[in-house]
Amino acid sequence: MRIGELSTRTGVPVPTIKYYLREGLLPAGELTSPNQAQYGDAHVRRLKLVRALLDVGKLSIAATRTVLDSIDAPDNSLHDRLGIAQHALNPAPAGDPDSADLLEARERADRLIAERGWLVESPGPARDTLTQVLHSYLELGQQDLLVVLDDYADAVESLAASEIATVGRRSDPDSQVEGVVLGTVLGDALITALHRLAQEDASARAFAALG
Amino acid sequence: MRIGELSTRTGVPVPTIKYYLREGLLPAGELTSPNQAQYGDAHVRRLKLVRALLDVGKLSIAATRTVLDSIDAPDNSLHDRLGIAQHALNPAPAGDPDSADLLEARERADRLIAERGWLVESPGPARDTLTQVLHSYLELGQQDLLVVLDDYADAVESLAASEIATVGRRSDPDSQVEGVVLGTVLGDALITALHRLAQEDASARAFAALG
DNA sequence: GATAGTGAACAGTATTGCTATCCATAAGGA
DNA sequence: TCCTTATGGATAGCAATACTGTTCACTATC
Repeated sequence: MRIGELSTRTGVPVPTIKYYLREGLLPAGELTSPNQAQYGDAHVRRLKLVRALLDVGKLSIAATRTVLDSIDAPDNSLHDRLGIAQHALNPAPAGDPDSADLLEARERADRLIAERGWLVESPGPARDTLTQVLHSYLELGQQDLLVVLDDYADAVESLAASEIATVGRRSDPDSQVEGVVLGTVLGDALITALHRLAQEDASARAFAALG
Repeated sequence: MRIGELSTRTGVPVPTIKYYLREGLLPAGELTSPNQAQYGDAHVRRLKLVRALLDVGKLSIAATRTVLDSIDAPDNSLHDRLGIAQHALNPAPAGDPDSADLLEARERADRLIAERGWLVESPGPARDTLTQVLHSYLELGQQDLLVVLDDYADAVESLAASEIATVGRRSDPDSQVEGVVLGTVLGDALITALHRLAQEDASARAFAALG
């Protein structure tokens, strides 16, 4: 198939596909002559994946490229490839000089990780992000909302275990990496959407006059 | 205090504060002369809130303004104000013409909401986002990952209930709205961070060679 | 009285994610 | 065979976002 059909099959405009090709998000088609190339089903699938990461996962072009590269890297272990993807997803926060609140936030984060026995890169992007979020709660005087922290942790722990178990059941290793990465990126979007719905419901029950 | 002190107390550069003032994210200080204004602790707090929504919550300036306006709106109910905030957080997705996958995604979303008995705006932003995310799963052939959907829903349902209960314990209604909104925005960031950590841990246990 | 800070208005900038234009060539129908 | 349209490749342009810098008349403070 040529680029026009690739465009109609995915709904992505031709100039945009060309842009993704330039940016290395999509592999080039097979050139049959200097200005003709063939694309296949793999390109259709890849393009849908790119759009999902960009639109649903809200990744930048650069982050998308890194994530895709980590999926494609053939020589690393599954866990290493997930690590590469995670670094692309959590750009290191700026971070002011250390305030008292920041130190307390970091301590809380470390304590949580230690109590759970989570095997994570200890000064890593995920921990830093958690620290930053906790710092915001403290700085804004929302400590009371942190009573649910352990419930949050319980929930995501079992969810992650289910996700990884599901993916582990797949036979193809490449499909496994893709599953783990999509579990992270789309999983976040899914949890966020459900969280909003559940909050709307809880708020309706608590605060709204119900007919 | 003058703008310079507001800047040093919050770490936000003076030109940026001026920009936020222009954008209506921060109320003007009290003018004591044509080119002198006084700011108070309320401004410090508000500025920290703005930065938290922008940096941690990753909101745009426009979304931040809408969210802040909904917090400030004095005449609406708590639930209405949360609704305004939710609309600002979930910009309506573009949405292609309806494909088979899209219809199935919408059906799944509606079924989930119905089974849970969630009281939500039925064609609302949260449901649309959920539909879009489910659509991505289906389109990318990741249906097997949706086995955890009900677990996700269980988790967020109890989390949202805890959050709303916590906030309901507060005496000041303004603080309640702020709590609900921050529970949504910061809560999303918190869950995302924890989800990444838990996935890293689960991946390490399943895939990595452990010393 | 010198120096630095201030509010207000406005212009400029860096980045991001596309779009548009151009070109020589190729495909596919009349 | 001619003619319209599509293609790959390259480069330029554009709209939106979130600042940043510049100028101005003035004010606070040392």
